[in-house]
Amino acid sequence: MDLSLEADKRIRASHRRMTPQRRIILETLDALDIHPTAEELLGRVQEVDSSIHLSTIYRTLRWLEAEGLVQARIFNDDRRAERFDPAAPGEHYHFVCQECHAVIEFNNLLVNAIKAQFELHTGARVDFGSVVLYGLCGDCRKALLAEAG
Amino acid sequence: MDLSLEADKRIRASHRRMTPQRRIILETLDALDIHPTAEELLGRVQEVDSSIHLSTIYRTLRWLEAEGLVQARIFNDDRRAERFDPAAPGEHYHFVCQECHAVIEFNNLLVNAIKAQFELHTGARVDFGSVVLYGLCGDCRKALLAEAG
DNA sequence: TCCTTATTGCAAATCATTTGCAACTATCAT
DNA sequence: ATGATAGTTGCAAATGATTTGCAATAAGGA
Ligand SMILES: [Mn+2]
Ligand SMILES: [Mn+2]
Ligand SMILES: [Zn+2]
Ligand SMILES: [Zn+2]
Repeated sequence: MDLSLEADKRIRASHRRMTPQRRIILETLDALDIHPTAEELLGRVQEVDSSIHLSTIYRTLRWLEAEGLVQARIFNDDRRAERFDPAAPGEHYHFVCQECHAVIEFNNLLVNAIKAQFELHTGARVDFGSVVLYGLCGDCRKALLAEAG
Repeated sequence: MDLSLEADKRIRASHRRMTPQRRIILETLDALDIHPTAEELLGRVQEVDSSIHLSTIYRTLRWLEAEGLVQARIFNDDRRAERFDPAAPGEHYHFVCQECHAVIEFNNLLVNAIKAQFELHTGARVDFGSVVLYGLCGDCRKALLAEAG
């Protein structure tokens, strides 16, 4: 309901067109709480309209990315594919469970300190940072302990 | 000279074979200070023996990765290709200049605090972390200031 | 020196994403 | 409403990155 609305606004502002395909893709993205690959998103979208093609998914995602409404990221998980993050505005960080592949978002102000220290030490300007932690999520950790421990 | 030696040791320990191709690839990796893609590494390797094939590069890199002697990472730079980091043992972090695409390594103990805080808040177990900062390196920043401002 | 079997080069396959194009359709001006 | 204009779609083929099957080759131990 949020990304959908903002995208709608920007489509109207430029001379683009709101098509049924785009509407379905946007609404599907809104309803998702995960970070889907293009193919995963296609699967969800095709539950509503099975004629929508993968290339339309990509074209819509790339436009949203250019608008700053989603971010594409690649995690070091099993897939080598890009995952699309609809919660774009506002930097946040990720934990990836290497067992169940769940992605958990988090925030931590210490990242700002890391950026500042790097800038001081090197004279560089840091525009944004990516932090990804890998390990076992709470659930998988419990499951492992219960089973083998 | 370092990775070469360690790899040599492990080859001898298992029942693998030290071939001239592998020796050249290992020595080239040792001499590099950058984080090459497979193709970039191939270029350097072919300066010594132009008959060495890309698939041999990949096979050697994947073996080194399995041995924990290099790490494969994907940065959000212009290429979508994996970059291979020979400085594997010991976690360290990266800055990527979005102008000249230079990669600068750094370390910061605050990352440990971030990991610890995440573990406390979620009950997860964090095994390792990836931190990549993006921006303008010191040189590119100076160049930009001198030119436009 | 000979055998065994790991390794190589090459071509073809696979995976993820992009692009060209003809058919289609949203939007706007009659 | 109707038609013209130009953005958009589905599909197939192209591209870029990496992997795999296979026959020929060559390490390294007997
Ligand atoms: Mn996210
Ligand atoms: Mn590194
Ligand atoms: Zn898990
Ligand atoms: Zn730079």
